[in-house]
Amino acid sequence: MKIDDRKYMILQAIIDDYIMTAVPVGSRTISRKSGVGFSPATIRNEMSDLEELGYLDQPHTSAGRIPSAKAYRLYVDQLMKHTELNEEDTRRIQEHLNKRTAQVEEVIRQAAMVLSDMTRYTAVVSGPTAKEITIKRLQLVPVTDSAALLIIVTSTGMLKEKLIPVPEGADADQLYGLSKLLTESMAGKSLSEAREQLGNFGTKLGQHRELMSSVIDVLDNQLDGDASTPLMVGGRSNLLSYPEYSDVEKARSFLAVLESREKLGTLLRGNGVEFTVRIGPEIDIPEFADCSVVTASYHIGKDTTGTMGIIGPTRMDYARVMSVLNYMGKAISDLLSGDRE
Amino acid sequence: MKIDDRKYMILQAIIDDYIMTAVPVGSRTISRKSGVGFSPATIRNEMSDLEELGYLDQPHTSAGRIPSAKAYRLYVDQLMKHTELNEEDTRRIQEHLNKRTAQVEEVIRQAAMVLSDMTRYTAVVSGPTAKEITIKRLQLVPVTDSAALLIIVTSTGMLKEKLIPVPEGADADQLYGLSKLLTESMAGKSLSEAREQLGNFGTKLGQHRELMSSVIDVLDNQLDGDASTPLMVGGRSNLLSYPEYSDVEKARSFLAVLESREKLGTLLRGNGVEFTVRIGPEIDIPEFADCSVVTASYHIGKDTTGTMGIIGPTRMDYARVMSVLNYMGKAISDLLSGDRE
DNA sequence: TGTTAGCACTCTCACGAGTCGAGTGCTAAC
DNA sequence: GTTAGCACTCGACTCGTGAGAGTGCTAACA
Repeated sequence: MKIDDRKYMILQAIIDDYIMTAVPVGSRTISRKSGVGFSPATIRNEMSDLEELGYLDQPHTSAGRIPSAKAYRLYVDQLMKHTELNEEDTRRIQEHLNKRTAQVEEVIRQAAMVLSDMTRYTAVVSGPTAKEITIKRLQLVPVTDSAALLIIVTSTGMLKEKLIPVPEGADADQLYGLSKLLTESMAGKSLSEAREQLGNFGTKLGQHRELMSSVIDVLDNQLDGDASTPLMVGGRSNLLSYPEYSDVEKARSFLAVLESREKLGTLLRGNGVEFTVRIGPEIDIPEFADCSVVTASYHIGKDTTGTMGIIGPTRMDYARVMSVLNYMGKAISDLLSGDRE
Repeated sequence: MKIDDRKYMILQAIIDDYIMTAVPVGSRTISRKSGVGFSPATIRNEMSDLEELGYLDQPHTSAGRIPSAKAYRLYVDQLMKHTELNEEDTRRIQEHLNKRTAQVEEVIRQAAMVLSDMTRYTAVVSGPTAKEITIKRLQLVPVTDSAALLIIVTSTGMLKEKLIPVPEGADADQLYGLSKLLTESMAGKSLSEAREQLGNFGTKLGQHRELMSSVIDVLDNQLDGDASTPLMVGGRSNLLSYPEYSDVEKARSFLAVLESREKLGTLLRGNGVEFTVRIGPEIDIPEFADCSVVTASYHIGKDTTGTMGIIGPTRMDYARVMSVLNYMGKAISDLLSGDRE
């Protein structure tokens, strides 16, 4: 069976209506719509075809039809009209991001909040991670007699810091000297190169061996970037407004997934692609079987990227979500790049 | 009307039962309990009295009774048996906290997760804040040509750091020199004293005026400690398992409150008291009218404290919650103090 | 005087029957 | 190819009924 223009048109009308109402769409509803010049009976025939083709489902005989995951896929790929974000919304984003907080965590949190507020879905934003980080500077700042803060400044301007033990009695100037030494030998190296070099370096330094092993620990930890990347979620409660989640048990298990950093991580893993739309079963988390996830990336410099995701019901307003994400991606990129360059 | 021992006993039995089942308790149920030697009829008379005294409510004529907020208050203050945490649970806490992460944020997050897991309620944990912070050291670490990280090391070993702009071309050694200068003149001062002094100091330094005003900005920001304290929530989804939240709208507005840092802050504000129990209407957040909040403090050194809170239904298992919080308070105090001394 | 058995009463909850309405599929006519 | 007509289906809602749990009251008992 061929799928002709009229079928596309009807399918689009059904999806548009269902996105708005969440109520199965009947033939009369479509027929009444302006621009459709056919009677309910004709629509019914087409709908029957579309069902056979797998684009529509019927909850029960005497209800209307609802779009299948396959239909949403088609919708996102072909039918949907991409729009630009209107001026009011862009202003709103700028307003919320313009507080020069400079701290990545804070920006990420703000972004998650604004995204969820504007879409009325749930938003997840991850902090930036670099593919190829090289070290620019290592510095030790004394904190107590026996502990110092190790700060790693990277080529991308990103920072990692961690408290590590140092030999008692080391004073600020000594630590500064050591920092200079470390910086000189480490500058320009990637984290893993640095880690290796530090192994040799440490044995030479003798007395500082303990210190070095602490530094290595930190590097190891940072190499496993996932665990240390900030991850902010906004609008957890939003989804509960939709009839899809009128069942508390469903809502509960949905929220439980949001509490797992690990699962959120897989959700955001964007394969480096700029935009990703995953619909219902395409996400391999059973609790999200009737959710869709749209992700987008933002960039700082050449090779530092972060990901933002919007989680909503499969019948989400894809066009709006994508335009919001698109604009937000640029906004965050600008904001964070500006601070670091 | 006097409230005698038997009334206390019956009230306790009713509360204990209701905490377990969330179902209105009838006279027969109490009568059947071992240790109660009275017929349902006698119990009924006592229950009728307790209702008149305001300790029991009746959802409708032919249902059992449920404890009122007043009853829970009495329960917490007098009736409840305080218990020690059993060995298995203490081991579990130690296990989860023992990963020497050293980073406050991570410890706080872990604590929130363990607390919520162990109680099956929702947990909120705030980072430590000091009443009387004095500055021990200020240090600038170059990050890019025109930005540096300002690190404030305080008397309590706590750290605040923030990225600030610096004049272009300032190299690492210059910044280190400046750091030494700043540290010398600021050491031992409180944040607000430092802020004031910096005003004068800055005008003298001429060329560094801009830099100084950035430093002042940071201090101002840190003085308003609330905004910068980390705040972690665990087990958001837990409460949805309870019949109290079988209504989605209720669940939604509950979760919405959890998304507001501000409201969470007021929830935790413990007035410096070691333990706080607030029951239903005693919390002045309408969405929490049938919740209770139990908070406890942990301590680092003499004057640095943080707060942990458990949010559950009013019929929560207060005895368990308090014993878990009690132990966790000690555990966190030990963990964080150990790292910093 | 305190305790208990007995009993009528109340109210919720679960169940089933009946009705309504939205929507379908099919057929026949245009 | 399109449409009107019609019988049919199925969920949502309403109403009535009966069971069950629990109460309050009264009268009897120790």
